[in-house]
Amino acid sequence: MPEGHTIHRLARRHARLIGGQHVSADSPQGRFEDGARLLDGRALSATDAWGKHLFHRYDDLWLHVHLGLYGTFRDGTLPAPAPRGALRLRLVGGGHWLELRGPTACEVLTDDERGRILARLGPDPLRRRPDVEAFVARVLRSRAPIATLLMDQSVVAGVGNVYRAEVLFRHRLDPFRPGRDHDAAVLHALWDDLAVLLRAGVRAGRIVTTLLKDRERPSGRPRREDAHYVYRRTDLPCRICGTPVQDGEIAARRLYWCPVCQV
DNA sequence: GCAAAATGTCAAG
DNA sequence: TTGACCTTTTGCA
Repeated sequence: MPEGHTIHRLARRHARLIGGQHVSADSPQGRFEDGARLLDGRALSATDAWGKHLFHRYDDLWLHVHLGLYGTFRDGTLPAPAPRGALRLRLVGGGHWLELRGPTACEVLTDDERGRILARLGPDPLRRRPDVEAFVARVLRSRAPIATLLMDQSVVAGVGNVYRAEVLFRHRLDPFRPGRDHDAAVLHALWDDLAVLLRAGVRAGRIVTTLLKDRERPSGRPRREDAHYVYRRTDLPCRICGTPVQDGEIAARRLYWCPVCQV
């Protein structure tokens, strides 16, 4: 379930579980054998996340992981389970094991190579002092639909399909309106809300964007299907106006919105 | 048993 | 804009 919140959560978790420890690394699946050999025996000195990119620091090397659409990490306390399925990377240290399966990227990088990845990324609302003005300026310069811009990792890093749909709904914004047709104040509010939602996601370990009063069951933990306003709610009534939620395709990704609230 | 879907990205045309 | 790729889970035969 990898949008930015997942990656930042993993960075913190990995630091807690194996930070400062010498690790043993292997690649039962074989597709990361060389990389695992490079890391094996080194100590994890730091972890870091920028958008959907996760980094582990081992001496002068970086492990770079991008989960893509299907990648997952699991972890636990020793003993580690027997390898099953396509296990790209296993790390063991500090009494814990980590398993990585299905990532788009799993590679060992130098400082320079890592720098080149970061240079492609826009500000990340989850980082300490993100360049909000850079985000606003990029959007105001672009004719592309706001929905497209929010998924562009060079505009804002860490937002994926769920946060995109939900934040646009929360601000009642038409997904198809060009970036440059927005007020700067609206874009600042959008950014602030993304920061709030992503932080909540890091804390909870899942994405919940609905206000209590807008859930079917206003009290208690939200049920899975109450967590969103529009994402994957095609044809269900909009929580605000009751109009069926609409979906469509934009840049090969599904987009969900309320045609009445978002104008 | 197989197809489809899933919170993503890149490169080719 | 399309297809390829990474892997697991779910749903339907």
